[in-house]
Amino acid sequence: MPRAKYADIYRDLKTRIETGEYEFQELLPSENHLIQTYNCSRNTLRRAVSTLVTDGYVQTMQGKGVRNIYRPAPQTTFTIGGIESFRESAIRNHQTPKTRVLLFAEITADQKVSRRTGFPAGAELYYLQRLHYLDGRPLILNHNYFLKEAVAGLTKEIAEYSIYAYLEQELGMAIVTSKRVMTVEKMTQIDEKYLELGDYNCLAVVSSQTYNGDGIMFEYTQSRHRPDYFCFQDNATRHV
Amino acid sequence: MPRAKYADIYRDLKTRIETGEYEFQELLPSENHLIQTYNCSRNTLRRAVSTLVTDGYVQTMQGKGVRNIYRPAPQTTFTIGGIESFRESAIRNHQTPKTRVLLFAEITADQKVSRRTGFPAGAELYYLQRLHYLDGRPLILNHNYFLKEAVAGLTKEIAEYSIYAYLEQELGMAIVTSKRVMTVEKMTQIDEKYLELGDYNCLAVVSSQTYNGDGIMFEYTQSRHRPDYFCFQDNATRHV
DNA sequence: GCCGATTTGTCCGTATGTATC
DNA sequence: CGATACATACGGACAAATCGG
Repeated sequence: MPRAKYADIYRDLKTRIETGEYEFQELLPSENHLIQTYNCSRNTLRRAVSTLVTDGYVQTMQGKGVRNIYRPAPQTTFTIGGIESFRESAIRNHQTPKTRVLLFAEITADQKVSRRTGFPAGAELYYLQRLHYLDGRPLILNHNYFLKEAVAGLTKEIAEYSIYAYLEQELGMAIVTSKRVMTVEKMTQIDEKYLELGDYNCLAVVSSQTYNGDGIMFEYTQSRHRPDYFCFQDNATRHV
Repeated sequence: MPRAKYADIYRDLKTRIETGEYEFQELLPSENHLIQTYNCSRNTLRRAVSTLVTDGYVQTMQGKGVRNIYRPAPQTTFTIGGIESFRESAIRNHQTPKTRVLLFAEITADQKVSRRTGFPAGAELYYLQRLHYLDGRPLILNHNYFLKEAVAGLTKEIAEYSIYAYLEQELGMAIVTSKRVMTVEKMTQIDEKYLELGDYNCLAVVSSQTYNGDGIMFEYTQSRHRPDYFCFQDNATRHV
């Protein structure tokens, strides 16, 4: 399946912006101009541009034009808005990932687990504890809960490499939406044991519920991040 | 100016979902059905639905339908993805906001300020320190930098109520995009003095650059949150 | 396994409104 | 006022995925 046209245009404009073809605050060519460059319809171009808007690359102004508001990230950011596996984040930042599986268990969700994860009570789950290293430093302690029927065949070996790669490439699963909540929590004994927290006594916690292409929630994960390496990017637009 | 049609449809569907008209995991009526109910074109309806997708309310599935994946938030969340003033957040959660202005100064950005905030060196700025209370508890310590030429007439009195309300309602400014970075930082002396941190030794920090309708960055703010009341929601979609 | 009906995804062309200059 | 630019809305065509007979 060839990639969609609007996605091609989006990618092309995005790389042009990232490589500095347009100055910060400069106006992009007008819609009509871009329609001719890409030989596409107005709707198709507008879809590409509107994706750039939600990604925080440009800002449209009625009657004026489209302004470039992209600035390169000042520091290497570990996580950005978007669903990205640990491996993918690491590679994007040119760092070496490693994952150690501390626990690989099969459990049945009781009331307590159900309340915490959002899985129905009685659901058959894999429960994993994984420690993620970046360039040799332990940075993230993950508590993963996977719906067993949705991720059949998961093994400890897969969990040591990349679960997402397995789900997408082997099982052909489409991963679509993830609802996340960020909080700051006091460290626990297990945090203290595995993460090198120094004199921090708390850490950044990202709890996420992830849905597959069938709209089924198949994963609940609590990621406990060492605070000095935690950086989470986000882009918000105001719609009243 | 009457509200756009797609926005009306979006709101109607959203409240129907929120009020439980559709079960969690239930399919919504098909596009064709909804087109007839709302008496609109296919594009208009699809725009409304796609907004629901990015907001994490529903999930579309080609060939199958549109699935409701909305669940009411388990706890009162202080901040969600989207630009919201402190007052607005408080009112949404049925809590009483109060703001105390600790500092109101006019400064010129030097190199150091420029690097931190993203304003050009030499820019004329307002610099404010504000303490936000919720139901009497001090929760957030804000360091605000506003571009003076964009927020003319700002006073301490306005800053004690709501700066955003002033900008939007008095100055007619449109607030559009905000780029945010979330980190966890060690507490400083001023944090310790004003926020009741208990035995936490660090806090959640949200740094944001906000752009107005002209695509001009007019605000840089660093919000330092007391960790036990900090909760940040986010919704992510995977697009390869 | 095939076929047709249903449902969402992509793309196009056009008309009209609104804001800016 | 007219020209330019983005915003909204409509309708139609075809593709791709799913499901039931």
